[in-house]
Amino acid sequence: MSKSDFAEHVAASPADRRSQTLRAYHELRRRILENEMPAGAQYLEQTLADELGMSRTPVREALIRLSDERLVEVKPRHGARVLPVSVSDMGEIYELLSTLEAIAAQRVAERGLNSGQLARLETAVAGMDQSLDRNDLIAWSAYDREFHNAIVELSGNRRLAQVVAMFRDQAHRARMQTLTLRPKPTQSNRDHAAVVAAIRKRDGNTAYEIHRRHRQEAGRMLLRLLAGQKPEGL
Amino acid sequence: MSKSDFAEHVAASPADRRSQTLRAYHELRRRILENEMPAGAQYLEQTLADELGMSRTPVREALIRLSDERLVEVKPRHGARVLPVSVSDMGEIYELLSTLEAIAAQRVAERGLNSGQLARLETAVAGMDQSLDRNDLIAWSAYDREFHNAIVELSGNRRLAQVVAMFRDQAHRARMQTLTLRPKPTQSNRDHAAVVAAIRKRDGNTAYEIHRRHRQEAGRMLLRLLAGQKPEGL
DNA sequence: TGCTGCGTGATGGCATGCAATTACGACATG
DNA sequence: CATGTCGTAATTGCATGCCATCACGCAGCA
Repeated sequence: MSKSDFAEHVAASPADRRSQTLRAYHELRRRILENEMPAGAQYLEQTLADELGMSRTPVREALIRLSDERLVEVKPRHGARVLPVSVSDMGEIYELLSTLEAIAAQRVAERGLNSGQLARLETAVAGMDQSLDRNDLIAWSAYDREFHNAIVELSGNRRLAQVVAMFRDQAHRARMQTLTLRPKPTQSNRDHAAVVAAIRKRDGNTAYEIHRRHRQEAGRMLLRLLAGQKPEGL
Repeated sequence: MSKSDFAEHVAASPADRRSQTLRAYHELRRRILENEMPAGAQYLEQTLADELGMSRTPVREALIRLSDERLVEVKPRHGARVLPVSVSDMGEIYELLSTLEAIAAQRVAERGLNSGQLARLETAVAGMDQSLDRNDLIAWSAYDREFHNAIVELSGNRRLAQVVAMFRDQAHRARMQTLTLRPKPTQSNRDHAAVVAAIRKRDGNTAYEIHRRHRQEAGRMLLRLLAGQKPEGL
């Protein structure tokens, strides 16, 4: 039997074991987060299906999930619209992130980490320091993301990790927009190091306080920048 | 033009304007929360579709959302399984609820409420007092739910209200199971009144602290009861 | 007796089909 | 020229159909 009826549509990777629905979900999500599908843009179901080399059904199923995550909005006769993230949206998100991540940091500190887990945090911190020295803000933000992600994953509360990831993704595009506008994040690096130190000492309250203030500060900064540049609204 | 091709399947209410997908979502959700579909039970897509008087497509779409909310789990050849809520699940959920609702209470207090909004809270508190006098725990829990819901809705953070609602629903069945096992919630009523008092005084920190402790206490109680009775695990 | 491999029927993933809805433009009318 | 009405094509919601996959039972074997 010839197994050669792949090479159908260019986009599909050769041996993608996942379901079409999952491919659609992850691919659309990626395109949105990386601004390949910019905020405000609208796409018809059929168009997306053609582009992804599949039928409308899995696309629809993916869009349901993406709209539950507030990344898109489906308007019956106008296709799926990539949702912009307004200043007030960012306010809501950072209010939640600053609390949820602080809780995570507290729990991590109280539970304690083994050496491998601690190494994960310190690798991220070191990466941020080096990136900052090289003035590589893209790399810095990747390490920053990894650090914050590690904290919530190590908290051991799976639901916490999940909702934080959701909010972080919602905020992702706005953060990227302001990345080059903000001052060098030297204070961020100090904060991260201090959080790790508190975790080492198993000092939950300190970890909570520092991390919370850190996120609040980042949120305020972001809001100021967004309000200043007033990017494409709606 | 005759408009008379309704009266098709008995289950569908006469003039349900919503889409089939939404009907499926809300109806399945209701059945799960009210234990008409008990935890652990499994249902094939076709079975659910027949029962709801629609085809598999909208049922599938509803199941996607319900599984994102952790109410069901879809296992490819075994149908959709209603997820049980384990003791550790409740631990995760209450850890989040106690913080998120406390934040909401703080914000409500800091923003201040108009008289109509305050009345909403006080109605709920009064309802709880009366229900408790009558020993009507079902009514009490409905007012309790309304009180907690009002707090997060009045916070003005839509995302906060949404995730709290999700977690509250996840916990709902376990709470109902233990409702008759727990001691009279007189302390709960005191706490609620104290939170409202703090909100009146616009004392955000007190509102935060009382509400947080209140939820933590409720969580600990629930966990103790669940561990004690060890309901259907898995 | 227990284990393994195979056949078969059930099931779900997804493509396709169909009909109802509605956006949009053309045309008419004031 | 502005405004309202109608017709049409586009789009979606949902049903249906098909095929690959997998669970399960049975038989054959150690």
